[in-house]
Amino acid sequence: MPDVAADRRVRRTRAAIQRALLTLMAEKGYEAVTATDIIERADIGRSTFYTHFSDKQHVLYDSLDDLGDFLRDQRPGHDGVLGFGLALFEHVDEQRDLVRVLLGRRGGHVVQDRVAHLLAELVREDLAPLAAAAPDVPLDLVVTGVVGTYLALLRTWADSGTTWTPAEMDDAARRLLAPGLAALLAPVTA
Amino acid sequence: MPDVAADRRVRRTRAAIQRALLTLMAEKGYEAVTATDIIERADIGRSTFYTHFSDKQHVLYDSLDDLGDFLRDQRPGHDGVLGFGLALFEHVDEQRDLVRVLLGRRGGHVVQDRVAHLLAELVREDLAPLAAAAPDVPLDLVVTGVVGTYLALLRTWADSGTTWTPAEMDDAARRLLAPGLAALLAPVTA
DNA sequence: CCCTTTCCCGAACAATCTGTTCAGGAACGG
DNA sequence: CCGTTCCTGAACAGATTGTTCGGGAAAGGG
Repeated sequence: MPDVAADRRVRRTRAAIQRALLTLMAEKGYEAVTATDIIERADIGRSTFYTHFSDKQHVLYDSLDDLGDFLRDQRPGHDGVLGFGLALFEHVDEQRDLVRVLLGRRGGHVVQDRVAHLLAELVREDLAPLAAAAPDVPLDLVVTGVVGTYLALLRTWADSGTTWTPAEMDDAARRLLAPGLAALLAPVTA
Repeated sequence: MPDVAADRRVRRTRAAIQRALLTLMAEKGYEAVTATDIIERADIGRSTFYTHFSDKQHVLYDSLDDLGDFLRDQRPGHDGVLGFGLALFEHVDEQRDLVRVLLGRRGGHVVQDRVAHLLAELVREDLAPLAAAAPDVPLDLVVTGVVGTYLALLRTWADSGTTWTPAEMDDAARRLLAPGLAALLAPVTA
């Protein structure tokens, strides 16, 4: 397990591997990509690959962690509930080539799970302030449902041609979820 | 490609194969099951397997089609929007051992996609009558979002211990989605 | 009950992929 | 400049996939 930070060769190698995987995923989808593919595309020795990553999956994990950090930094505080939505769709729209490959049907379930976790944290933070006086339905279930909605919308968006704008996607999500959330999380206030 | 209907041997073989896959999925999850595993578990010849199914995936497809037919038959007309929900959760609860394996995290994305299609049809039929006067947001997006919610709830339900009852699950889904749907699909009526 | 059709068997095989090992050469950083 | 660390690449054992083929066995119609 080479030292990541210090050596330039290490950085170079790891970057090449991750770049190779993402490129190949865009061409064949996650499942179809093989470790040998990555090795050839990255143009490195076979043993080199396995000293850095135990698995094809772990290459993906590292990439997703990077993506998660990026998403987390860019998050702005929008208005009201589900304020993160528009920013999310806009970001996905910008990072089209990458994120769409990850989220689309060709991305593989590993990605889905990872992204679902990421989103769940965002949603939970978003809903927590309002959830104080709402023991009616478990917050966990609400978060799960909301994340499911967003993820489903993101996936179809990623897979289909870009007919809809980020704003339209966010609008659809809001209109579908906001009323129910309002009723659930502030039953007395209204 | 053997004749399915006529010959008893064919029925026997196919049944054994499908049973083997589902059993193995319950033990290892879909991804981890190999064609060789199925062959050994079903106790059939290797060539026999490949004359019936080209793939591990296609074994699953057939099983899911059967499940889909079953679900479709059992569907009752409940009250109002999302009336299928309770029946869905109840069915999943009954067929626990099978459906939970299919829908859970160990099920594999192939299952998810297939089930998503199944649910999409149900939801679309459910929403169609109300969608006449609602050009505001594309029905496709609404259906996608709703299916995403239900699927997400089903998945966490399947993966976690059975703390919640089918009624509670359905209640959560309804409360989250129904208000938004009402506003979306009948903007004038209300 | 018989006989033709149809299916099953299972070993053998080529092809692909995985993950590991190791000795020698190359690049790195201090 | 020099010791440390990394990369190489071939070679390998093991697993998996999907195909082929010559019997042998079961099925079901007549």
